[in-house]
Amino acid sequence: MSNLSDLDVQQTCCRSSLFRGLDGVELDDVLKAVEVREEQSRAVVFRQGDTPSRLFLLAKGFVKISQINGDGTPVTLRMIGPGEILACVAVFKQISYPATAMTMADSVLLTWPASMILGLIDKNPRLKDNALEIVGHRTQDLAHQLTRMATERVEQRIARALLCLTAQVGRKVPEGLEVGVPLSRQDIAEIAGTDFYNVSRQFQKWADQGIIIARRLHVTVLDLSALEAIAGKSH
Amino acid sequence: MSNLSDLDVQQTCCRSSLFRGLDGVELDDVLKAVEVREEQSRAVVFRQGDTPSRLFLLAKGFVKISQINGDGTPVTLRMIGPGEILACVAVFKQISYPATAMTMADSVLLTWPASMILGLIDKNPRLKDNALEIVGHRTQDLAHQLTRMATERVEQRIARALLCLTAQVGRKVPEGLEVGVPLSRQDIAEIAGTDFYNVSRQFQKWADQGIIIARRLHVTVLDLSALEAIAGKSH
DNA sequence: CGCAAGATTGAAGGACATCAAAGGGCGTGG
DNA sequence: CCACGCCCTTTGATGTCCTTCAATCTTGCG
Repeated sequence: MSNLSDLDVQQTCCRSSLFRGLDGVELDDVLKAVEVREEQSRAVVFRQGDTPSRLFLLAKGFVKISQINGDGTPVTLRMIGPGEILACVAVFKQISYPATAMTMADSVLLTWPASMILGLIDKNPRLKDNALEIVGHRTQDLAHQLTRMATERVEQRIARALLCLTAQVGRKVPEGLEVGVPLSRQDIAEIAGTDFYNVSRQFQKWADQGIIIARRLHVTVLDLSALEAIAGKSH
Repeated sequence: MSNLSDLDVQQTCCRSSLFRGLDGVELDDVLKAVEVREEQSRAVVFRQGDTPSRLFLLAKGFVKISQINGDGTPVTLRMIGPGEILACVAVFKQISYPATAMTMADSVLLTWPASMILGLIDKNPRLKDNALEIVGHRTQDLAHQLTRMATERVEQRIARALLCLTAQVGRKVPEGLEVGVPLSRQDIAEIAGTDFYNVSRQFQKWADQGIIIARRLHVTVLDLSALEAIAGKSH
């Protein structure tokens, strides 16, 4: 994997929602303490139940945050793209990670000790504002997801998952918009809150209608507006 | 409705998760600006989509926070008991209320202008810590709810709703533990993410088994551990 | 070429939503 | 005080959505 230059690291930090707006000196503190981790695809970043020893900022790649309930059924709470923070609530509140984070592509993570972040936040009001902003946004988002999970049918939820994925890691190809990270039907199912049988069948149906092209570990969306109509429709 | 004494108001504020830990002078500012509102049961406190002009702290009663999706299907995100804050994310982030709040019992609400709260938070790091704590807790909670909604069956979700309600507003009666606020089958259904037919049928089944007593707008739990077993069981 | 992981497809059954109809409880007005 | 009407609730019937199991197929890789 290609290493990130110091400049890349600096830019990623000062553009991130957490460190945004820090002045030069403060940012230097952050940069001095950073550790850069490179991970291959499908590597565990942290595990549900672990004590949060570190905060992460994804510089490059793609990460899945998923929770396992009592049954052992995994649910993906969120997919994380470059520039986003991982584990913020656990670190801020000093509770064990409520979910497991796994890279879905070769990734580069910037990471800091939790204690160091807590120290910084404590004396820096700007950081505290940013933290509140991030967590507030997460809360809103989860509330929407909950409402959708409670009221929408599987077809709509799968459509939404696809729309979200193309928005996050969509890559323009001649035929349309491809999800730029290899994801199995199972991966999609965990995002949509169903099983891979349903995803497979739904993909087949949409493929027949010319809405998508479904291949092993890959999907390309041909007709975005059709998907949006399905995701938005009442019944 | 019985008015709250000044002492009650003061105690409610300084015990609340938001104003906790403020010193006397700071708390005075808060108390000077407070407005006390008394609402009958089933009154709308704020409506989804409104701009967040005020922050609320429930002093007495019970409030339902529910979201309406595109279909018009309502989902209850949360039930709020005395001492808890309403609308915190909307006020902190200055976005329109993402849900509607309605009293489920005669209630007393303490309320402040959003602008005043924002000003206070801005100059008081303690308040900012508390705000972050509150929102972080909400995020965690919503993540759990989402996982459960995605993986659990209706029976388990109804059991959980009952357990949650008895924990929040349970009242000891000779037969067992009664939900101390009148709630229709429809209200319970919105919490559990289903319809009132399912709730009615499930209640009937549990009543036959001697686990609960179901009456019009009222439920009494006779066998708490049976309900817990149902809520926790894998299949 | 053969294996393993991913993906498809059919069949069967259960869980759940939906519709229809009718049965109580409670307050209001006569 | 009784009757009426409204809302909450129950209950059955029906059909659909979805899960689950089993078997087979495909794809990529060693």
